[in-house]
Amino acid sequence: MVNFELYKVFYLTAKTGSLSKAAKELYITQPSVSHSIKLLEDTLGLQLFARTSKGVELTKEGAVLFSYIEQAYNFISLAEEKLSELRNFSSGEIKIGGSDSLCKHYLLPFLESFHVQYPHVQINLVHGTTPEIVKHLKEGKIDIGIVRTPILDDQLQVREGITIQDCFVTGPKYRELSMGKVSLAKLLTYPIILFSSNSSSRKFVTRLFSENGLLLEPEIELGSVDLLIEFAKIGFGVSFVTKEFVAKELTDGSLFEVNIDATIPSTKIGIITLKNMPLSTAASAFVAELESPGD
Amino acid sequence: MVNFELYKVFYLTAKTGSLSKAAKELYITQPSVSHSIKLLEDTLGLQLFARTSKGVELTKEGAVLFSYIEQAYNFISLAEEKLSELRNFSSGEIKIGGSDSLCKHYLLPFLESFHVQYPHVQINLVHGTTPEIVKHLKEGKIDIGIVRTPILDDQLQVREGITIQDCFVTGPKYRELSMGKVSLAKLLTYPIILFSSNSSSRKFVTRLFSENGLLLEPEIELGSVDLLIEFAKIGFGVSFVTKEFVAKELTDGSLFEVNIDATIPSTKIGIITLKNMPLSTAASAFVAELESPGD
DNA sequence: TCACCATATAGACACCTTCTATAACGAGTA
DNA sequence: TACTCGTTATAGAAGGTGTCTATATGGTGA
Repeated sequence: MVNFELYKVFYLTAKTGSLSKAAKELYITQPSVSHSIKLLEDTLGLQLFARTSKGVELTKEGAVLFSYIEQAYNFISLAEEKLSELRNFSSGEIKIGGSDSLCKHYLLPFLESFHVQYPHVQINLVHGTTPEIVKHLKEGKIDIGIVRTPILDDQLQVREGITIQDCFVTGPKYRELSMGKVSLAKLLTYPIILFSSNSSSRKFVTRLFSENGLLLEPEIELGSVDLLIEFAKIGFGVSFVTKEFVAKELTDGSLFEVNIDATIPSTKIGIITLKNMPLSTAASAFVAELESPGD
Repeated sequence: MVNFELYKVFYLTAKTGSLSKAAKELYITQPSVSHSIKLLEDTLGLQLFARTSKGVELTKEGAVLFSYIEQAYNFISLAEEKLSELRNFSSGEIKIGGSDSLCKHYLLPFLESFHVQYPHVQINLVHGTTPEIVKHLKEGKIDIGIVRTPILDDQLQVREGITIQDCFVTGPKYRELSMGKVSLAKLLTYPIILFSSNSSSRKFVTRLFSENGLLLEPEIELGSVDLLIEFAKIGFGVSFVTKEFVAKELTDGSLFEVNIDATIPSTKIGIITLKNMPLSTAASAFVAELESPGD
């Protein structure tokens, strides 16, 4: 198979109809082009150009070759254009998987600012449980996953995002819970509103109680963090939510943090990617945003 | 613009999913492929492959590039196949222009044997007067012209074919003309059958008579050499034809050569092509046939 | 006939491709 | 755990090839 580089010289020579002009376009000298064309002709065993005093002209065979090479050249040009787009984020796509509430409360601001900065990068967001996110990641369905740490999987690369702290909150109705320390047992005498049972935060809080010999049975079970917050606000009981995501409500007095007599360990947000699969430029730019402090 | 040769390496690497396998296909070593891919990645500023312990896998950007390069590669493969066909005459086309009767009486046997030898080479035959043939040639409408020499045109390359000799012939009815020398004046007392007035042979014969102070006026004027021969055979008079093309008739006694007392110069068949435009392989093979003696 | 614009050729040199040898790494297996 | 096998990566050397400069050659048009 012929050296492809010769076809580039051939294309430009045919296109410009002149060895000298092709040489200019290629930033090389005319003898060099002459040599390349000769080499190509010798290799193919066909004369491709008729040399005239005004330049060169394709022979029959040359014209046949050109009709194919022109297509090939165009595809390569397109490819390079496309890649250049990908490099400057004037095109591209990022698929992100966010578990649980992280999508809305953590990811959204980043997505918005990223989208403003690179409007041509398409963002594709899926959500699901942590195991689902990991599965999607391994299947190549998403580029980045946003989950709670800790997450142990040696196929994954885990970058740490901000620290978050879960806590119990309640609305003005049960405001007394925010006054002094409240034992877990005491808490159980209030109606508890929890996230659906397969979530990791639900599992955590259930274990917290059982480790103290208590059985946690929620009054109400909800499928969305937003609802969890809303229900707590209007007095349905006590919710278990991420403190950072209810910062506003805690400030404006629509929610109060319950001061329990146990320590709820803080956790970090994990930005997970596949260890052996390099990120696309767009995706790695996004990850950089997530990692950069101060955003 | 990136060195096209790198795309060949890229294509095979992506296709085989392995640097080592690509190296085998390219008949080079694995480090060389590794180096090329690295170079391509550096040049493009993008990582194209994820290296695994089992080989390599395209990244997102690599996959984008591949979708284009694959097309380009296919076109180049097709081009090389096509050229290879042209080289072995398993495809191709020759356009030939033959003037006057040369088409049928001279060219046909060559065409037939060439077609048997290279059945996939398409042959395109047009006929016309010598100036028309020359015009077609210069316009690139035909590759080869077959005319009578002499032909003077410095854009043309003229190869000489067989020698032909024109002569007057007549049928059994005027058989007496073949007995002794016949003067041109005497010949004029017989009905003369000539080719249409714009033909070169007609011009020649008219001049032959006028140089001897005689005015040649044909009894019958015909547009085809075949008819010229037929009319002479059945006794309409005397025709002026190429001796080589009535060899059979002269042998079997259906025609007789008139023995005039003037010398009709012999001429050669000219195979004309454009000086500055190389012949296609098929065309030059055909010309070689025409030139080779003994066919 | 001359100047100008093409392409072709020759010879030299530098760079780049390729090589060999070896390292590093991961996966599978005993 | 250690060993092997397969993969890719790296380093350094050498040869080849692409490119250059200088010049020849040849056709075209003034």
